[in-house]
Amino acid sequence: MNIGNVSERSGLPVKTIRYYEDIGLVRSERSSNGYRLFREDHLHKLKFIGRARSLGFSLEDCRELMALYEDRESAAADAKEIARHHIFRVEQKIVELQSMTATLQRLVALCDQGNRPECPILNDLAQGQSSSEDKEMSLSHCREESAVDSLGKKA
Amino acid sequence: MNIGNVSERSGLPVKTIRYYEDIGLVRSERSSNGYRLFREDHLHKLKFIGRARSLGFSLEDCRELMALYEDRESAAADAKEIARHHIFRVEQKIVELQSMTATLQRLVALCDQGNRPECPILNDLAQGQSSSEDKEMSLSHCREESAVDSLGKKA
DNA sequence: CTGGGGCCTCCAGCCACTGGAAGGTCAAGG
DNA sequence: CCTTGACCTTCCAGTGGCTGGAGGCCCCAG
Repeated sequence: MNIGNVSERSGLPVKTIRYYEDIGLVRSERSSNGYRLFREDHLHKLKFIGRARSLGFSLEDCRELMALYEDRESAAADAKEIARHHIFRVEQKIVELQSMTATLQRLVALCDQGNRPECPILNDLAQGQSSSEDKEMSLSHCREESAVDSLGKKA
Repeated sequence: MNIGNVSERSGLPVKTIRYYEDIGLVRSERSSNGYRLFREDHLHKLKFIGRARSLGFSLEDCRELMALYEDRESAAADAKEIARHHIFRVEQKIVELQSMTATLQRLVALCDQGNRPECPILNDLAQGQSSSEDKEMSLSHCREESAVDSLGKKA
């Protein structure tokens, strides 16, 4: 199988596959003309990675998960640990994003009420407190470190 | 005000402020010794950016929002447009992440039931269908293009 | 006058790709 | 046999939003 074929069958872009080989995530043979040559198990691995990536695992996670999959020695516990850790990060991220939309929705709603001379969105960004009545809901809740970002692919 | 002071008062790291100046997002004077010199309005702008970033706006968004804030000419409508667009992206991202955790939770739960010889997580990644009973819940729902990523800071 | 902190610039790296240039290879059609 | 065009190769550079570090000024207290 040439790379284009593998790309089609795995759903991963050609460039991405080459990149994965570059960083040692997958290997491939070469045919006499210098073209990469893939077999079914390479394709299998790439699909594995693709699925893990679509669940938001990092490439480093993918490396570990693949190693576990190869090993099959008490792999389940380790895989579960990785997955659990990952779930934690994803859920933190969700909470963070939900807090963002909540604030944003509120600001846009204020904007929709119109009839004010000033834009509540810009005011909030400028003052750190909205032109709304409840001053408690300033944006300060967002200022903490989040340490959770760039989940999912195409980041 | 020197950069360290501004950093403390704005909550943004020193390096980040220098970076923002680098890309032309903020300006600053220089004192005779070459140190950056900030005034209140610079601080104000940096806080503005910090808040916008904490709501997940990109630096390009920040640039536009700041321009609107400076202009004050029919700014509200434009700001609302930017915010609305941003909300859309954030909400898409949330749905995506929720779908991820749903799948992950399911896999970890399967793993917890134990007594199987094989790890359901690794099996799912390998086969693209879980060792669960309902084959409908494969991961294929995640495979679509998402075009929404890298929201939030510290990406 | 020495030490330590703050400030400066510049370069490199992070993640996970992605685009593009410049060129080799292969199969079909004229 | 030659061309065309699809496919493949490598390498380099850029994305966003920082962050770390090296090497070197500046300034003030002791």
